[in-house]
Amino acid sequence: MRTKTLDIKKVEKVAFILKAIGNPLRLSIVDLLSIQDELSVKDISKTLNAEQSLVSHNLSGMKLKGILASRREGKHVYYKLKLREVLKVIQCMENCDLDAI
Amino acid sequence: MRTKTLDIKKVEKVAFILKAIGNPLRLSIVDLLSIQDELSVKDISKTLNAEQSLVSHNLSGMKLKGILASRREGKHVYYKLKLREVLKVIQCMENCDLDAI
DNA sequence: GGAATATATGTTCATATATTCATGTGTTAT
DNA sequence: ATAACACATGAATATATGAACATATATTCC
Repeated sequence: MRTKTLDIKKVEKVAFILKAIGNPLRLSIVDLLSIQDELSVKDISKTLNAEQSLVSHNLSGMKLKGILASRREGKHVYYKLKLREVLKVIQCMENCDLDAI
Repeated sequence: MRTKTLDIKKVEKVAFILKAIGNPLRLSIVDLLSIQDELSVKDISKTLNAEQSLVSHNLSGMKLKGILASRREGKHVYYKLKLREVLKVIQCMENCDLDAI
């Protein structure tokens, strides 16, 4: 049990992050990037079977929010996790028994 | 580093939870309830300085989603965490240095 | 029963989000 | 230069969300 609440600033930031990855597609992307250090847009959209532009929109959104970083290499743009903390969230949730929901 | 992605079902569930608490007010509520086992609607709205109906809406929303549970005692309705896993998420995020964002 | 308190609910509004489509930009190879 | 590929972007649309307000319900006390 905890003893102290999060301060307002922290609440805002945490909520911001949770909201940013609280979507099946985006969570899948982050999940993929927790295993594969870097992936191209095409890698991701192929793996997740999702439209290129949709994936791209979500990737740039998460990049804008500081969650991902990207670099171009030739024709490809590779994305990777920037905010490593999201990894912890996923790891945590992974171990949870969510069947009750 | 992780070695295996979440299956689709799990992704859906985790995203569902993250979205459900990925809001400053709702996160604050969950945060409060991580310290105080049970709190009435009024306790919460007073503490967070938020409108009664807004708090109530969010509480019943989270209850509907299986995150909170409630019981009535006289005029009061007490809410508590039902899905203990969200506690882990908060604990995890609490320890993160989010200043980079 | 009526007042007072605590909570819930319905409605409305503004705004945010998700998705799709068409098109634009950057890069490589010919 | 142009074709082909990878990616980004903007517009349009449907839908969801957050907040506020008024009102309804439940409970207690008189």
